[in-house]
Amino acid sequence: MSRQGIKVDVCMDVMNSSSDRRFNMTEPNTKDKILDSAEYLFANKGLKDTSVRDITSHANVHLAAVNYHFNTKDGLLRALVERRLKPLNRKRLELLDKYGNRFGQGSVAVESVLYALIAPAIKMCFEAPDFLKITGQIVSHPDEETYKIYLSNFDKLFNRVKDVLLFSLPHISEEELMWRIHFVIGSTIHTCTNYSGLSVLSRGVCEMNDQEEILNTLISFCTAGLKADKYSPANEEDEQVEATKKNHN
Amino acid sequence: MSRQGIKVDVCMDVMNSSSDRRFNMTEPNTKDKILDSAEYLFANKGLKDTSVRDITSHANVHLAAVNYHFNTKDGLLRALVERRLKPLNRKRLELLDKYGNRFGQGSVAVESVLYALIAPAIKMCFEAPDFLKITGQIVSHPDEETYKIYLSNFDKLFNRVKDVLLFSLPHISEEELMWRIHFVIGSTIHTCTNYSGLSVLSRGVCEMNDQEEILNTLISFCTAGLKADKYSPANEEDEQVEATKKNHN
DNA sequence: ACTGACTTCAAACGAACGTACTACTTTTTA
DNA sequence: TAAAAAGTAGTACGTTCGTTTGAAGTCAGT
Repeated sequence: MSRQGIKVDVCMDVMNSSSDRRFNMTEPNTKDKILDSAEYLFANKGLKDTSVRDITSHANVHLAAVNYHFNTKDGLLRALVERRLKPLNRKRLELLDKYGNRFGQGSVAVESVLYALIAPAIKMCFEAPDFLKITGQIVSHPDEETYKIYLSNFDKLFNRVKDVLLFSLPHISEEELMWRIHFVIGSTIHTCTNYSGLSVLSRGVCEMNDQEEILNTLISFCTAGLKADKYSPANEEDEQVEATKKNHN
Repeated sequence: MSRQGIKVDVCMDVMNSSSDRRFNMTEPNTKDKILDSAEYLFANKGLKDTSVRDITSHANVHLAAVNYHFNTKDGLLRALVERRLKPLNRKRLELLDKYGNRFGQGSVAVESVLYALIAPAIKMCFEAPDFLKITGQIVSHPDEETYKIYLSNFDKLFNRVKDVLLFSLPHISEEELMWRIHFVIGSTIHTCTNYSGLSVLSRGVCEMNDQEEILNTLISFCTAGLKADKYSPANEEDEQVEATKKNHN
């Protein structure tokens, strides 16, 4: 039963799921089986609602294996996150470097920057949706230590995006721009993690099944938002009334 | 089981916090003390990381009081959410009714619709920030039952917003529009629940301290996004994006 | 002052949890 | 091939969890 395989320390590729195991005669090792099961269960049952016993029995490994390979349950989560987040953000930076101007020789199209930021995430929606659900949980969880895993992996990317966009959108202040990038991130995370909620609200009209279409929709939305002129009414109530009066256009 | 019929069934006002207890000589009752403490701890420690014992000792009430008043810990969460979410979404619908056209006599300014949707949420950021942190946890948590609390309170609002905007933005298809509303919600939730993350990423430049300013920034971003022309890279003159897509492997 | 509904209290239950420890087996190394 | 390292198995410890139970306390209406 427990066949030993040759130990492969290389990070599993995104596509290395059970479905194509037939092309690879070697059984995945215990560590990867734990990571896969944990990713699935963390995403679909919740970080705290998944016990180490849930994971090991789903992975068909021994209970003690988690502590042997990852020391603690938290260590498992950290390993699990970094396995996906590092390549994801590396890819984003790679795309940014390809089209972003390091040396100030002309600005970059906002669409290109957003493509670099969003496309790898949307792609992951289809290839590792479970991981993004976990990301959603981490981002909205108040636990400092868990959140730092995310922040430390995101800080560099955020600042690169900001710097490139500052150049492309010179009429927007740095503070304003960072808020807008924050909105972009919010839209992206929400899209990647809560599309099932939208499916319910839209009565099945909006489904996450056309990667390119959703990507284009999101990019066009965010591009316009980033480029927008600042809306600043003198008085909100008046503005509402005024806006309502201008109905027939 | 134990019926506790009487009691003050009226929802607490947003401002009924411990800070103004000196104006009200009567000590808050056990039920409200539990709700207040639970809101604080759920938000800042996490739903699953907060035990019933944490709550009751923080509230200075007896352990068994939670089960007496709310039956279960889940019942407490449900009561806690509805206490805030019902008034919030009622306010949003109220604003929509004020500016939205029920009878199809002309379209409504997109800004007005977004104001109705976003302003009450941003306001709550300042008046009950803890509750919004809990909302963030619920929305990203895979537990069906918990999520339904949120969805059932949101469904009506979502469809009202959609119907009004469909009229104001006739060039956008219903499906496309619902996706865009989804993005708006994502930006709003992320803004209301993860501003501390932005504070870190921006090195303290972006702080949640000017309610009106943030509201305007978010509305202008989302308005432009909703109105945007659809971005389709095929007939776009910008070859950067097209090139980016092709290099993606 | 008595009643009866409502609320609080003290103590405990059983289940589930993360982790630790030791013994055993397999693989790698020299 | 024998020692060392790496990995697996079995088991149990100590804690903490949500919930229950039954008695005691509170207080308005009669």
